[in-house]
Amino acid sequence: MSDRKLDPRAVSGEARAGRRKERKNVKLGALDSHLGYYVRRFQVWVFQDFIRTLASADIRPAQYSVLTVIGANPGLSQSDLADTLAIERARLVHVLDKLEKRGFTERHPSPNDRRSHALHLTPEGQKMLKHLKALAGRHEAHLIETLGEDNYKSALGIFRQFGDQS
Amino acid sequence: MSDRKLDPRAVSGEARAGRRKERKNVKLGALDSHLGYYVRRFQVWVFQDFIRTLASADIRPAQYSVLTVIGANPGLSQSDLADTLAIERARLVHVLDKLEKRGFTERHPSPNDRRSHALHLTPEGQKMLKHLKALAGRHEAHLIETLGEDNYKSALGIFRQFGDQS
DNA sequence: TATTGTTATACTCTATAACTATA
DNA sequence: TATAGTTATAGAGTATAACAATA
Repeated sequence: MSDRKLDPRAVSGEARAGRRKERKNVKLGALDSHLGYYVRRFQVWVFQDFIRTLASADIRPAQYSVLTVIGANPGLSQSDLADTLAIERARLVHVLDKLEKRGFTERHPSPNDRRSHALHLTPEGQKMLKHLKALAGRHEAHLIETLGEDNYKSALGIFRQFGDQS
Repeated sequence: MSDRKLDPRAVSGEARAGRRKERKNVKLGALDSHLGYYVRRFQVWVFQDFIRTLASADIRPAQYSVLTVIGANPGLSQSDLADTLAIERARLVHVLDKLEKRGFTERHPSPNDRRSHALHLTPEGQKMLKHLKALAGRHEAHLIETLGEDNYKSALGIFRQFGDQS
C-alpha cells in the first residue's frame, strides 16, 4: 500500500510527518467496540483514495455520483436525483452549476412540468463519464486489493443489502 | 439566524416529505459496483443514529471519540490524540476549547515537555463519559438490530482489521 | 532544525429557512 | 396548499500555511 505512486498534492505535510513517527500505543477505549468508528475511518480512506485516483480529472465523489446517475437516467429531475443520492436539493444546485459550467451537464425544460428540469449529459459529459468510470475502476481494484477479495465481497453484500432497505 | 430551539432529533420537513413519497426507481448505474458509495451511505446513517441517540447530552461523534480516548489515556498530548483519531491538530484545538468550556476536559502542563499539554477529564467529564457510554451502547444495540448480528460481526471484523493496519 | 499548540483561511458538505413560479 | 428549483446562512469538518515557544 505504501509503494503506490502518490499524487504530491494529496499528501500533506502532516501525513508525511505521521509516516515518519513510530506509532504510540494509545488505547481506543470504548471506541474499539463501535462499528461506526471503524466504518468512518474506512470511509475516509476510501474517499481519499477515490479523490487521489480521479485527481487528474478534478472530479470528487459527489460529482462522480451525480454524473453517473444522470448518465443512467437521462431526463431525471433534480428532486429525484437529490432523493436518490441523499443530497440536499439546495446542495445539488451548486454541484450542477459547477458541472454545467464545465460543460458536462445541461438542464433542459421538462416536457410535463414547467417547474422541473430534465437533466442530461452533454456529449462531452458522456465522454468524461466514460473516462471517469475507467479511473474509478482502478480505484475499486485498489480497494479489492487492500481489503482482500473475500472481505470486499462480504462488505459489499452487507452494505448493498442495507442500502436497498434504507 | 433562527432563534428556534434546535432539537437534532427533530425530523426536518425534507425528511418528512421524503417518507411520504413513493420511491421512484432511479438506476444507480456504475455506482452499484462501488463499495465506497454504500459505505458512505451506511456511515451517514450510523452517525445520524449516533447523533440522535446522544442528542440529550449534546455530544457529537468527534467529541465522544475525544472524551473516550482521553478517558482511556489520561495525560495524553494533543498531538498524540490527533494522530490516534486522525483529526487535524488545528481542528482538535477547537474541539478541546469547546469541551473545556463545558467543564469536561482540562489541559495540564506536561511534566516532560513545556510545549505540550497533558489532557485530562475533569470529575464532571468522567461522569459525563460514563453517561455517554450508556447512551452509545444503546446506539450500538440499535445498529446490531438493524444490520443483524451476523452482518454486524462480519463488518466489525473486517473494518477493525483494516483500522489496525491503516 | 523540528515539534507543539495555536491562529487563520479556503473549501466541501450538511441542515435549514425562505422565496418564485408553477402545479 | 404543495412541489421544484433557487438563494442564503450557519455550522461541521478537511486541508493547509504560518507563527511563537520550546525542544
